Amino acid sequence: MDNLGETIRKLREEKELPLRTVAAFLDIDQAILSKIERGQRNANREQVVKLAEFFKINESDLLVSWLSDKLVYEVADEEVALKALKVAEEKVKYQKTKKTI
Amino acid sequence: MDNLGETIRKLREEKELPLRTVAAFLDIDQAILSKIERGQRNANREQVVKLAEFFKINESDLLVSWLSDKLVYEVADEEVALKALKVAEEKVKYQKTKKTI
DNA sequence: GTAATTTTGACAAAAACATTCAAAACAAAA
DNA sequence: TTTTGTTTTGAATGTTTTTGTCAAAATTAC
Repeated sequence: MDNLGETIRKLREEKELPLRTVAAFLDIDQAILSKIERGQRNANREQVVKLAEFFKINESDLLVSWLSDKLVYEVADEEVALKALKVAEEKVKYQKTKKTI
Repeated sequence: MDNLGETIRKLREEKELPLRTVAAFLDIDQAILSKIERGQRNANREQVVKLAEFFKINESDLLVSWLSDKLVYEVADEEVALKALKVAEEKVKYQKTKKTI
């Protein structure tokens, strides 16, 4: 149930790497990575993919972590948050049944 | 399972009102309302509230419709869409247990 | 103490988004 | 088909949000 920031901070600290190293791999300023780890900034999709690559962890899992963070942020402060998430689920499921390749 | 645009278009057409009338109530250009109804633009929260007032329908229901539209848009094209929605639900539930007033 | 790392915030640049407006497209009616 | 009213479109503009950079301050490690 961790969010993306906590997850990658743990991974980075396990390996005792400075922000600098990971930030260089992502090709971003370390200040941004610091903010991402602390939840003050959102990573973008490309960065999430690179992070999974860097730490050699499952990309889909990290994407779920990232996407769900964004969703939580989107419904924050709304009374109907849970209801909206459930309806969104139904809509997505419904779309899937209609999808053609 | 309708989205916001379809819902308000139906309501407007039932009453046989021109875009102009509803747009005036919302204090927006009718072009914007046209786009909202067709899903080309997102309404903002304030507009949704006013729409519920205008059509005398349940505000929460319309907010759910609106919010879930935004969520669906956010996860569109993601393989992990459903999974992310479910995880987001868990996160929101968890937050609720922690919340103090 | 020094050195390395992390955090912060001001600022700038870029991207995304919303709005306005007028013309075009459409529909209904005479 | 002309007139009238309505809706849609897209270009131009304005605004907000996001994104990145940088340097100084704070923190941590040695």
